[in-house]
Amino acid sequence: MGPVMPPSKKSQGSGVSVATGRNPFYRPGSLGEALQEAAVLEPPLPLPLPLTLPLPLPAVRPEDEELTSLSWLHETADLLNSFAGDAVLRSVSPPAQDPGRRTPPSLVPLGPMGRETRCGPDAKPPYSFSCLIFMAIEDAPSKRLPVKDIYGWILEHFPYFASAPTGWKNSVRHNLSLNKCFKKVDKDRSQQNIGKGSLWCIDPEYRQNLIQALKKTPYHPYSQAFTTSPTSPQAYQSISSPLLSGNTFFRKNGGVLLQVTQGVIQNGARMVSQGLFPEIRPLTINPIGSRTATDRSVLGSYCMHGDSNPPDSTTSVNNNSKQDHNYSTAKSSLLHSSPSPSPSPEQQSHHPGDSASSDIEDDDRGWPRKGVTEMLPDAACLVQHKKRLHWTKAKPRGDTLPLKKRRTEKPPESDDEEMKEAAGSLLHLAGVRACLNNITNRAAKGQREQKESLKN
DNA sequence: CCACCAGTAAACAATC
DNA sequence: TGATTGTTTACTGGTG
Repeated sequence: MGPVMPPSKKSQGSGVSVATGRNPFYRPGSLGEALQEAAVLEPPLPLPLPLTLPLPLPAVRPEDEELTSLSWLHETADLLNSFAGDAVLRSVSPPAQDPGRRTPPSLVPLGPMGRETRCGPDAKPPYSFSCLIFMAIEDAPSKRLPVKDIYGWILEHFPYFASAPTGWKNSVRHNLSLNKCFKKVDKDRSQQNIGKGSLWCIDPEYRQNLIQALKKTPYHPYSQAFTTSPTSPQAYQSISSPLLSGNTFFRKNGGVLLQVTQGVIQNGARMVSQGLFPEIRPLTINPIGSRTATDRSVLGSYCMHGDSNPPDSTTSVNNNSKQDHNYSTAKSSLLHSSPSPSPSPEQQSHHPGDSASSDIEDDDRGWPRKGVTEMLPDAACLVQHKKRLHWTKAKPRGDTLPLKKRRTEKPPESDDEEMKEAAGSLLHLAGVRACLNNITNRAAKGQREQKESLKN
């Protein structure tokens, strides 16, 4: 039980989520909003499409192809740009310091005439910290990173954080500690020289969750949801790669964080729906911030089992960790002058690495449902929200990332719990089957429709 | 209004 | 010794 802090200090937290659609690009009256409205209100685009595109159709890539360049995505970006008209993309990546290393650009939309709009490179990213960490780790060849390199990756891809208020590193660490999806692994002997701390990796068991979370993010190229059924085999082909191949994720797409406007998205989506450019995966065209069922694409629930096989080496992303610590110097000095009570036995026995492998209950969407104890908020929150005692009846959201279990809250697992877990697994399997049936039916329907249209 | 989530701040211990 | 890392608590505002 930590000391109660003065409310004045605590009130500084904004609580504004970077992942819930409050991206500055979508401020009222912004270009983004206009595009968004246009994308929503505009009726489906009739032909003709600009068929005079000077772009060769990209060949369908084998799923296991190891992409060493960003060509496919730049092609896609170019293509989207050619339809967008009102928005362009550009790379804002800093020049690669290591010539041998791929530069993972982040693409941000510019306004008309190439002028930067509210969504510049320094805009707050739409990704939650969990997603950012996930992307950072996934972008590492070894699939494991020390915190320092996670900072570096985030800084490299989101210059926003270079000038952001201090504290984001704290949030990163907070996330690593709290989120079950992230697992701390000890360094082996060859890695002892990479600095302090452990390496962090994605718990394969929860990788799905992170992918789902990422897919929910409006800007992400894989946040596509099939608002319309794919009607061609190509469409299915397109969704199977690269993410759904379950292999290295950001390695395949070059770590690109594609940020496009809704208008661009819709144009791209049209192309896909026309079956002309199956390589383009549409983003969801739902309004930013709205979470619909389609956002949680069922595809991810069963197609992606991307257990990475981390080699033993680790990457080193350039960074200056000194430039931005979570506390200011003044605060830090105060911090260290405070008395330090002896840790409780609970704290001493805590080992975060062992918490992720047990007591998972999958809900019908493939998400590990938090156990009752895991859903427990902080004790103070408990006091504040006494009505949360009803949370066992609360509808499990299932689309959030699981928190690590607090050791103090872990109850002895009873037979009932095991039964519940088994039941949950069965339900999950049933859900997967239902999803599979759904997809299969859609595919069959699409093929039927195609045949019929050919007949006509 | 409620339950929940994600972000933020902070305290503090351990480690380098 | 100071900086960094890791854990935990407490709180906030936003969302559905």
